[in-house]
Formats: sequence, C-alpha cells, structure tokens
Amino acid sequence: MSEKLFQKPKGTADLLPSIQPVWQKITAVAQEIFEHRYNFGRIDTPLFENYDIFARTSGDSSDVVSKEMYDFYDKGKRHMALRPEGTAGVVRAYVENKLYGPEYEKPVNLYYLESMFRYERPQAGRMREFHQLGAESFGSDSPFLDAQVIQMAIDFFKAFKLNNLLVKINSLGNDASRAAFRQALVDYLSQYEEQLSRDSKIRLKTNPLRILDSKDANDQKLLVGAPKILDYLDQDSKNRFKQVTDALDAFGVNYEIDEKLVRGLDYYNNTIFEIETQDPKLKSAATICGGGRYSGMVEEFGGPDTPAIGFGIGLERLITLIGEVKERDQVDVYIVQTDSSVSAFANLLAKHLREVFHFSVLLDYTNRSMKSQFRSADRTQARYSIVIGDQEVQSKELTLKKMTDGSQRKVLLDNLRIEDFS
RNA sequence: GCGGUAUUGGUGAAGUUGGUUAACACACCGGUUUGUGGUACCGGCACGCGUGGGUUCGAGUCCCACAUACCGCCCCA
Repeated sequence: MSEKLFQKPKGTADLLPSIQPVWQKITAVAQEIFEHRYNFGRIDTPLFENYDIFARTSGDSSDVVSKEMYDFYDKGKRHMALRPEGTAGVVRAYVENKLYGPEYEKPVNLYYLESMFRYERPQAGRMREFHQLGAESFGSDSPFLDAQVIQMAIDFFKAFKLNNLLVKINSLGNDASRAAFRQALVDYLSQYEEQLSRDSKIRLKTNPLRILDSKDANDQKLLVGAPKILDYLDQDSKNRFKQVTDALDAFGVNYEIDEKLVRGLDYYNNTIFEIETQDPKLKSAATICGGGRYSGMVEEFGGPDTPAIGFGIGLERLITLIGEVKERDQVDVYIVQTDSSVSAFANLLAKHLREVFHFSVLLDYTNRSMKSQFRSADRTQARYSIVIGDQEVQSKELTLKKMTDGSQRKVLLDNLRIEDFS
C-alpha cells in the first residue's frame, strides 16, 4: 500500500455493485409510474448553475442558501453553485427552452433523478451529496392536479411496499392570504419576542412562518394561541384547498391536515405536503418526500405567469427503508482451467460462448487451483462448468457438467448447441 | 455551525491497572485429493492498531490536534 490513504469527501458515498440493483429498481419504477402512468417526461439539468438561480428562488433567508450551498467562482469569475435542490434548475430549463410555447401540451410534466449537494453535517439519511427523484408540473392550476401529483408520489412508494407512510398536507393560501397570515403571526408573536428561542427571534424578522415548525418546546407553547393559517385563507384559497382534500378523499388517500406544516424553501404557496415514515431507521430524517405548489417562479426567470406544482423524494432515505438487494445475474458457464497453459483455448471458448449463445461466462485469471475454481463456480451459482485441459485442447471435445446434479456430458465443440445447456 | 460517541487484517471483533508473539471466528489461498465443486481435517493469512504529534524505559491501550463515521441540535429529502 502507498503511504497516503485517500478518503472520499465527507458526506459522499461510493455506490458499489452490490447496491446498484436497488438504484436500477428505483429508476425502473420511476419510469413505470411517472413516465408511463402519469405521463411525466424525464429531464436532466446541469449539476451546477448560476448561484442566483438558487439564491433567488429558495429565498435568501433559507438555510439552504445562507449556509448549505456549495458555491464557487469559476475561471471566468462567474458565481456558480452545485444544485442544492431540483426545482430551480428545472424551472430555468422550462423557460430557457420555451416549453411554455403553445406547441407543448399543458400541463408540461417533467421528472428528474439527480444528485443534489448541501454543505451539512452528515447523519443517517442526510448526505452532502444525495439523490432526489422529483417531479414538476407546469401550466395548470387545477386542484385535481395537486391530488394527482400527491397520488403519484404515493403510487411510487407503494411499488416498494412501504407501510407506515403518513401524508401531511397544508395550505399556505395565495400570496394575499399568505401575506395576511404572516402579518397576523408577526403581530401575535411580537408580544412574546423576548421569550422566543434565539433562532425564532431571527426568524421573526426573516421568515416568521418557519417558527411554526420550530422544535423548541417553549416556542411551541407560545404558539398555542397563535393565529391559524387556515383561518386566514381567503375564499378562493379556502375553496381550492377544500377541492384538493375532497379529491384526496375520493382517491382514498390517507392524509392528515397539519396547520403547522411549512417548508424550508420560500417559494411555495397554496398546497404543500410532506410524506413521512414512522420507520425507526430514519428517526430525525422521517420526511422522505416534500413538495407543493409554487407560482411566480417561471415569471421570475422570464417566462409567462405559470402555475406549477412539484415534489422531491430523498432516495437515500428511501433506500434505507427498502434495503433489499437482489443477487447478481446468474452465471451460465464457468470454465475451469487445469493450468495456465490452456488459458488461450479457455479464453477463446469464453468469447465463443458469449458471442454465439449470449451466455454469462466466467473463468479464472489468477491461476488458482481447480478446487478454488469450482468453489467460484458454486458461489456464482453457475449452471454449467466446463473443464479445459490438454485433452480438450487436443480433442476439441468438451465435458459439460451440470452443477445442480453433477451429471456430465461430452459434446464436440463444433456440435455445441444452446440446448446442451438447458 | 454546536454537542456527544467511535475508528484494530477483506469482514465481525478480543485486547486485562500502558509491558513487549495483536485472541477467536468468518472469508480468502494452499494441501489431504499432482484433471473436477459445495462437507471434513491440516496449514497460511495485520512488520500493524484512522492520520500526525506528544508523554513514557516501554502505548492499540494515556494526552493533544486533524480526518472520517454514527447519534443529538440546527436544518432538510
């Protein structure tokens, strides 16, 4: 070994072959549910964007922007940032590629499966590089779309047979409602300003809604008599929220209205939701899906005023819940070599079996004993083994050994047919 | 950004009040069986205890710094 041992950057992970089947399944399920059943098209956006794209949309006061962003200046002195979340980049792409044009069917449905970056202290279910599966739908204000999008997320989780999921939902109302509530909340909490936790004192100025989901026990006590957001929704917002919950009821979705639910990013309005798991494996990282409606963002990026809704699913968290790892593909033939002098022949045979029969073929490259080679054949659950030695090289006659029962048959190489391996 | 715990071979780990061959098991490799497997038996397998300093006659065992992992806070997916 060399002297210096490198370690992967803090909060990152190597996705080794043993975990890949899980990721492949996630990709496949996303394709089936999102793409096929709900007609969302896949989009991949750049890993990094202009810093302002994230800073402006997420809100300067959000922690994601103020302390968790991986930002840097490139050689052209441009202020860039690794994407901390998926929505902003997708909105930018929606506008830049003019997907709002009349030739695109509305709503425009997009989904992504990408890694995100947040400079945080790692913990179970929280990495610095992590993966999100997200969906965004542009161009419809229909409350039924809200319900369908939530149902889509549920369908996705159902494909993994996840139990104990709780859907929490709330409405922030439209801009006017949200502003009215915000004012009422500030008025109320200002009387107790001195008693608020340190963080909440700051939030009172920057983002008072966030105080609602403060974990501080005393904050929560002060909030008991606080104004309720649902009381401040105007008639439109109220009706809208009712239509969403009615649709969810009709779908049979098990949900809970949580008036204290607010989200970490500032761009949401009207419907917001989270899906939580009760699984003890995730404790403080119980939220595996979060999303909601937002408007104004498309406009902010220079597109037409467009309503939108989306959500993100944390895949690392999902994986700790499903945890099932499938075995690798079965090996069809293991070629055992008596010694290295027959390797040329054995390798040619391997090439032939792969090419002609499309077999999965394995053979040794480390000059191990025959016993070891047979052990490998067992371990990889090879269906057949073929021993290659001087005799076989001379006679071109192969002995096919069926590993399950040990029976052997001799077949001339030139007469080999796929049926011989059934 | 704050607090706590941990870090010994490919893996799980044992390592006594600091004492000089780093236990045991799994896996792996070889042999018993010089061309035939999954069992059994025998043998091999850490010049090293996260990294760097320090204390000491002597440190995996004590002290400091750093790195990483995990837990909690903050926050979030």
